[in-house]
Amino acid sequence: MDRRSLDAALENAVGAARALLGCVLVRTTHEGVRTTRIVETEAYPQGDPACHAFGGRTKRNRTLFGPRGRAYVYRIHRSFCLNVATGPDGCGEGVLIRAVEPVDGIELMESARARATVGRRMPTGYNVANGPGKLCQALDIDSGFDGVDLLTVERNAPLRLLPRRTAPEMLVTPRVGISVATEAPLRFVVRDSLWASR
DNA sequence: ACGGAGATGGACT
DNA sequence: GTCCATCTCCGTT
Repeated sequence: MDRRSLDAALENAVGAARALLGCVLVRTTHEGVRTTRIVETEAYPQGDPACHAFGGRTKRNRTLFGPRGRAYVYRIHRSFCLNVATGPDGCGEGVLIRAVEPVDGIELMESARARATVGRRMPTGYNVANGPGKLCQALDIDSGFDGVDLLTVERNAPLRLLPRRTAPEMLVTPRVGISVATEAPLRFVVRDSLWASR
């Protein structure tokens, strides 16, 4: 997969959720580079009552209606969640990134998580980024990233999405943590990954 | 100006 | 399994 076919894969949310498994998410700061591989996603397609865009355009969900490939970041309780906007401009859909596997810079992820969880148990090992809020902690992603173009060609961009080399085997299940459309098989997990949520 | 709800995570029984 | 921390946005007054 090249950059162009990754962009094309974001044409619709369900295809994008499948195509994003195995793709690479890179976070660059002054501390260094954190490289991860996406192992769990959820699709929130247009017209889905569980999608944030379902009720129409608002200030919070506006990036879902923007061009595909932008980060849609929102807050839930104490956590942030990272989504990739998909579909044609104005469409209002996206893919939630639910878990990533560390490839490089895991020590930076662990210290970021320790920083974000002061007074609580030190998160380690497979728990470092196995949830949507955890991955945002591990990669220091907050609402400041809402709207940024993840497909940028800038090599030093703070947050970048890169195409995968090969398609991993995947598992399909219902989505987690929602109260409507709970049965729809729209969660995608890299089969046998130890880094996915449970 | 107000109240409720939330695509979560961690601690605890 | 249950509880709840903590905050932004949104729909309603």
